[in-house]
Amino acid sequence: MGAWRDLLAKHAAAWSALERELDKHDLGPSEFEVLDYMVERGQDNYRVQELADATHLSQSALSRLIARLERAELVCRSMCDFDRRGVFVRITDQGHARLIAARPTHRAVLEAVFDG
Amino acid sequence: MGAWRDLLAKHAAAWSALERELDKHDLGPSEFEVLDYMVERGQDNYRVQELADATHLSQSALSRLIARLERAELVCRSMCDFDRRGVFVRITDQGHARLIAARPTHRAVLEAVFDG
DNA sequence: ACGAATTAAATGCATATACATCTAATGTGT
DNA sequence: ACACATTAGATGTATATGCATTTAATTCGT
Repeated sequence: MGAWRDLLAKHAAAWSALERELDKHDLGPSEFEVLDYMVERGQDNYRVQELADATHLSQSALSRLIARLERAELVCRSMCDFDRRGVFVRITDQGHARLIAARPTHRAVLEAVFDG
Repeated sequence: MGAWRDLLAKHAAAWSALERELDKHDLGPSEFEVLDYMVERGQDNYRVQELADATHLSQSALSRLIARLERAELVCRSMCDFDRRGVFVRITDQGHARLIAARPTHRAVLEAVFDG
């Protein structure tokens, strides 16, 4: 139970610090998570629901998050060839570069929160 | 770093389960936290900023959260006698009863998430 | 093969939250 | 004592998110 309080405190501290610091890269924590997931897995394409699962966000939240990333040209959407209801989400070179640039910040924030 | 992922996963699971289950008591997780804090500390009155700190929420979020709780008659606000900028927040009997009723649910959710 | 059920993603809508600002009250320096 | 800075809390506004619904496409049962 104290564990839950501790988890809440650490989560709040880390999340808000990530918001503050990642803003320098024009990213929010959720946007970072999506891009990071894509780079880490290294696939060409991702389905929206897969990204929603990876980020613990709802399908609708991901739909809009991807729209934001697309507007910023960090990802692009294309039709899924084997199921035309779906879309493929692909990270762009800009998106990849943005993520790589932001990773040290992300890592530093987490180290600061968890060590300190 | 896997620790951070794990924390995010546990937080998301617990928080959404709390939203779902506490809804049966007409409470959100944040409302529960505020009431729980007040009952646990056992003081008569609380200042808004103190509650904001306790819940990792902003002052403005707390102002509105308290307004919701007041509308539901779970707390009441009164003037702070020694600093007329401030307000005193006090839990009502209804608020106390509501919290006590919700506590087993809260505890059960956390046990389910952290044991399972 | 066709209609019903299901599924993927987008969108309308409601809401919780943060930031900036506002108002009122308190504190401070000279 | 008076002007200025600071502080407490409320509120305008913007936004991210979730739920419910919508639309389009697929799957399934007969």
